[in-house]
Amino acid sequence: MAQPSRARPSRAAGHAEPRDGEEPALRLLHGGRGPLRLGLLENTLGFHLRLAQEASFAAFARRSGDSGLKPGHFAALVIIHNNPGLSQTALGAAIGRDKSTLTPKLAELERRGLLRRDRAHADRRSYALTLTPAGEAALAALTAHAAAHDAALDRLVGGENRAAFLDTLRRLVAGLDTDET
Amino acid sequence: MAQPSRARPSRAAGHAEPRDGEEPALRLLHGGRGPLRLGLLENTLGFHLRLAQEASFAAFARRSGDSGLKPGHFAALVIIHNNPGLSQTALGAAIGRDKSTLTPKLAELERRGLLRRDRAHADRRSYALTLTPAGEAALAALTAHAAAHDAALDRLVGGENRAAFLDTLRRLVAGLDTDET
DNA sequence: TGCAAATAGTTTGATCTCCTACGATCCCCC
DNA sequence: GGGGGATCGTAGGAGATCAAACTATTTGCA
Repeated sequence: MAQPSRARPSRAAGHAEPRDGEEPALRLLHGGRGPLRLGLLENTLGFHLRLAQEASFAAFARRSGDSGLKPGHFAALVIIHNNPGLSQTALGAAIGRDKSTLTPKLAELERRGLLRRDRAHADRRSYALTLTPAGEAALAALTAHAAAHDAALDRLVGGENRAAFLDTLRRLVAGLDTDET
Repeated sequence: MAQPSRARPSRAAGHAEPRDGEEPALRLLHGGRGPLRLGLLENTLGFHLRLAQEASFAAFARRSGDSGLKPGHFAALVIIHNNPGLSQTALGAAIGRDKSTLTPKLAELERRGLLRRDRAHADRRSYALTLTPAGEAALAALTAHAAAHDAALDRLVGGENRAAFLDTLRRLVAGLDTDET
């Protein structure tokens, strides 16, 4: 997947003289150098949600990168482990990826011997996905990275806020998924 | 910037009653909307953070889609508006996108007459970015969509939790940026 | 002053993702 | 039984993103 290599918001442009006054000082961005003015984005949930997710993703990628498996693979392995025999379409729905996106990924995991794709007896159009022992082992390795990663997130979120934060994320997913206003 | 039309976030948000050991019922995980067991992911911050961000992105894209400009364009316009004269590299750092990603996007915005790229007098390698009147107008239109979008997010988050939620996101961005552990 | 290193922006290549189209298969209902 | 329509997995096209390589320019240091 995407790779880290940070380049976080921060840094200034050589010039950037604010012009017509808007928000007060509203700069931000930690660490030194000249901060940019984020304007409206400064207080926008969506923008910060995106930055946080990308930072989390990059951090996990750094952590699990050496295992040769990426964040997306981890989610797939977990779901297959917990729902042996499921179809590719069901897996895609669970992890939020189109079935056509999974085709090459699953083919590669199969090639590497981490999972099996058996034609489902009940429905010969679909495959029944299951992890091989090697797949279970890979999952275990990734699980250790995932645990460390989430522990890092927990530290940043703060133990007492964790439940509320997670609940808020769930509400966003549930609320934005269907409706639209 | 952001991604393209990445429309469907796809449900997910399982629930899967904990239920003890195993014996996964795995009945009709396939065709049926039967919820899958998310296992470890069920309680993982990173996974839900990703789902929430994708849902938010998709919702904003739906909202502003008709304007012909995408979420990423909005962020770029806001930053340029608030920091006229900044360089492409500085813009990329602010919105979390590589400079090479911005090249075609900015070229298109320029072609559409929304911004100007003037060679910087002080450093002729870089461009000084500024919005044209048309760019300001486009920004105003997108701002309305953004406001509605964030209002929707606010409703889901809950007014009393908003500040804490935003603060948590900021801590994640700041903490994961440099942190390695 | 002069040249090496650093930096801005572009180009190219590799991923990842979605959507649409398509063949194979299943399912409902006449 | 037999079809029409829905669904599964795959293939191909389009867009977004990053990293590395490359050019032009600036800066640092001897």
